[in-house]
Amino acid sequence: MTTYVQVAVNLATLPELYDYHVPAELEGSIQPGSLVVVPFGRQVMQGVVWRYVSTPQVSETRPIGALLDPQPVLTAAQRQLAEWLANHYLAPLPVCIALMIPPGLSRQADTLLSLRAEALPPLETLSPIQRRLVDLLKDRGALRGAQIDAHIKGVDWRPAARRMTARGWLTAQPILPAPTVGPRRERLITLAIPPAQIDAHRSQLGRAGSAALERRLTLLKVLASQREPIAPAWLFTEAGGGTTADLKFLEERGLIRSLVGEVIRDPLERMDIPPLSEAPQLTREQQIVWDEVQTALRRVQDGQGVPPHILYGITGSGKTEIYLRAVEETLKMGRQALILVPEISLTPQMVQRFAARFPGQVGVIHSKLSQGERYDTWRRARAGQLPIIVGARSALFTPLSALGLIVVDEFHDESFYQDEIPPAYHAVEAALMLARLSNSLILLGSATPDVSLMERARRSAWRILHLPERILAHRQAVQKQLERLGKPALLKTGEGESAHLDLPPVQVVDMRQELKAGNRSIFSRALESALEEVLEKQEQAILFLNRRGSATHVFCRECGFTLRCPRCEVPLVYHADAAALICHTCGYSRKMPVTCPQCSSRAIRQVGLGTERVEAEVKARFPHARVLRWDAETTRQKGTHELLLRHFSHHEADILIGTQMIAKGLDLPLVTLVGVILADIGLTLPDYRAAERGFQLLTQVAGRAGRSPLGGRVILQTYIPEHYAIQTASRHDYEAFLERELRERRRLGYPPFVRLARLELRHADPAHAREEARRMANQIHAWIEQSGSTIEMSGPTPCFFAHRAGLYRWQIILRGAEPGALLRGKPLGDWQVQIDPPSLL
DNA sequence: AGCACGCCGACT
DNA sequence: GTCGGCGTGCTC
Repeated sequence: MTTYVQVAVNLATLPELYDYHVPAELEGSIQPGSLVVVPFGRQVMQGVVWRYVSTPQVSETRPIGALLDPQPVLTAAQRQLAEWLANHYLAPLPVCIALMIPPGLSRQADTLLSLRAEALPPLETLSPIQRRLVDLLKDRGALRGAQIDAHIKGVDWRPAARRMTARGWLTAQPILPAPTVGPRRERLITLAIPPAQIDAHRSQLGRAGSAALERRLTLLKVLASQREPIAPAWLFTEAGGGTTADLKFLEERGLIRSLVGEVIRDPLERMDIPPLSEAPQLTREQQIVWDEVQTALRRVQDGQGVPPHILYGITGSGKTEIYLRAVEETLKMGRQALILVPEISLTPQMVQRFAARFPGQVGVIHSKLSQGERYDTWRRARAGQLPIIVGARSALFTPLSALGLIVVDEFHDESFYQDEIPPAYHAVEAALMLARLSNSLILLGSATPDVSLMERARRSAWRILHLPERILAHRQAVQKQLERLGKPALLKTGEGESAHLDLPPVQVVDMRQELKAGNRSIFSRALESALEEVLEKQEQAILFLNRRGSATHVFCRECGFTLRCPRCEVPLVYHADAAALICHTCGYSRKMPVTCPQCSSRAIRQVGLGTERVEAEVKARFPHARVLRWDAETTRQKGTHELLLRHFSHHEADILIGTQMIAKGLDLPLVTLVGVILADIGLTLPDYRAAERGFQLLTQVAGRAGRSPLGGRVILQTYIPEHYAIQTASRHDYEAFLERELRERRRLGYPPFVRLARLELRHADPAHAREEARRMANQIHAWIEQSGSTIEMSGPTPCFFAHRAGLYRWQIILRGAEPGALLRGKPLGDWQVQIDPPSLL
């Protein structure tokens, strides 16, 4: 009997599954989740087998062409998750599947074009496009469509190629390019004789007393000390010398053997893993929380469903230790754990802690990995060799067949929302769904839990666990570091291993008063004297600058003209080191002009704040201070995050100046002062989550101070000291913020009291964009009328960043109980849809 | 995506 | 008539 299957064909726009039959030679090796090759039209495509069907929807089915991987590439839970993503976020299924297959393995169909020179008519009779194609193919030989695209840009050459093929001037061969990743194989060397016999062969190794003899002997001894075959490069490194000629020499005499083996590409190899540390004792609060988590895990193991658990704990309250124990317990149950963290390249400490506690069992996944590293980690996870995966957003899609625990750390972080490349999805929502589908416990941890999710947690009876106290973390480690830095024995004696720390006092400085008092500097008098004090005591300070919307723009003091990006209209930012003006949205850059382009005055100056300006002011005021700047510019290169961090934590600088990225996960005992240059930036943006974002950021930044027995304090400079986000953040009062914010959201009709969907259109032609926006708004209006829905539409309006990278942006907002449902299955053209968008800018 | 179909205006 | 430049519909 023939087996029929439905296949999700890897083509972004295909909305449905297609039926195929399994040919006799593949019978038994094809199953749901298999990565296969299928014929599709006259093309060859990649696809994933979705499910068995007894009767196909069409009378004539075609056979599956080949199996690309003997193991399924998706687990059962992942297939369900992909369907949920497609349905919930209105994205085609193949696009959701692509999230789960390592880049390089997932391929799309293409056509190979080659010239039939003998059939070509005289060149001068060809059209310009045909001429270009002929020239290119003559020059380069047969090319794939993707390769031709790279050479002939901005012209649709395909219709011309089709006509030429029809006339027999070209041949077109449909192909499926092979994966660009695969296992890496290398020559490995191993000893071919028992180690004890090495000395007996000594005389064979070369002329007595020669350097070659000693070198070859060392090579053999190093090999004797290895448990497994090793790569020649490693061998030479370990032996402190050696050549391939030596290896040939030894192999010819039967002393060593070389074989080809797979080498695993592991990003953790590059990382400094601290020695295994013992689990610290839990504080009383941690113990209470841990008991609950442990109970939940046991219920998971018994097959009972458990609700999501929110772990609300201030910075430094010991959430990570709870995660570590939960992972340990999960592994004991024979199941696997997934740890999601925001922007993993900024938080190497998190990875280090997991890798140190569970050596050899942790895999890391994030966007900066090479394709090979990613592919190997993915394969090892699938094979059950890596029971713990730590990673950013995309790690959620690692194939783990016995998942038991999902942790999302700092789950309020916006990097969990993907909206730049489709599908637009929220990794926290997807994680909640995956936990349900795989019967896993999900732990959501944060010091400033997402307001909407917190309200949902209350309504749906999720567990909310609280860690209210800050622990003097790693007491001995901190003490050691302080001693090394010349700040001995400040710990009070007689306290338990885990003494508590108070949160640092926060002083709110009203910059309007500073101005009135005649202080025109970017530093208030309070911040300036605090900096002075820190430098005097040889401690450290962090100066935080919220970059968003605060860029240093350049304007003419004479006529008021501001230099803007010609493509985005946003003010250009001055960069002192390059003496250039750069657009921070699209990257456009130009030289700093000497005179005003409008009135030719020479009074053209940069104003406002950038990290460079802060750095310059600090240097002017404190010429002896050692200043370190940490922002997107200084950390372009891979690995410099760790470098800068190490530099600062070893007290090789006194003051660290930085943007958002310094707000995260740093443990710096010598930092006793955090200054926020301007706290209100961002709070005034026209967005429903502006206050929440501001509160989260200020709370995080404030948490950077006073993490050691040296104490610490925070100074927030602001022009709107009365704003509730600033007020509550300065009191470290999350609950008060939550209540106030929920009141505001209810009053204004925003999530969680209503759900949002956002449609966005980008187009180079402003008139076309406006017209199309109006047309779509009318269309949506008609859909609402037709369905009798209570969904409300606002717009069309230009987006807040209305002109970006040369494209005009318009948006339409829908609100209601389930606004996405209205759009499901509707033709949306070039519009991109965001469900539950975290920002409306 | 690729390819068919149909339609249009521009050019030989 | 032929070419390119669209939109539309289809692929198991």
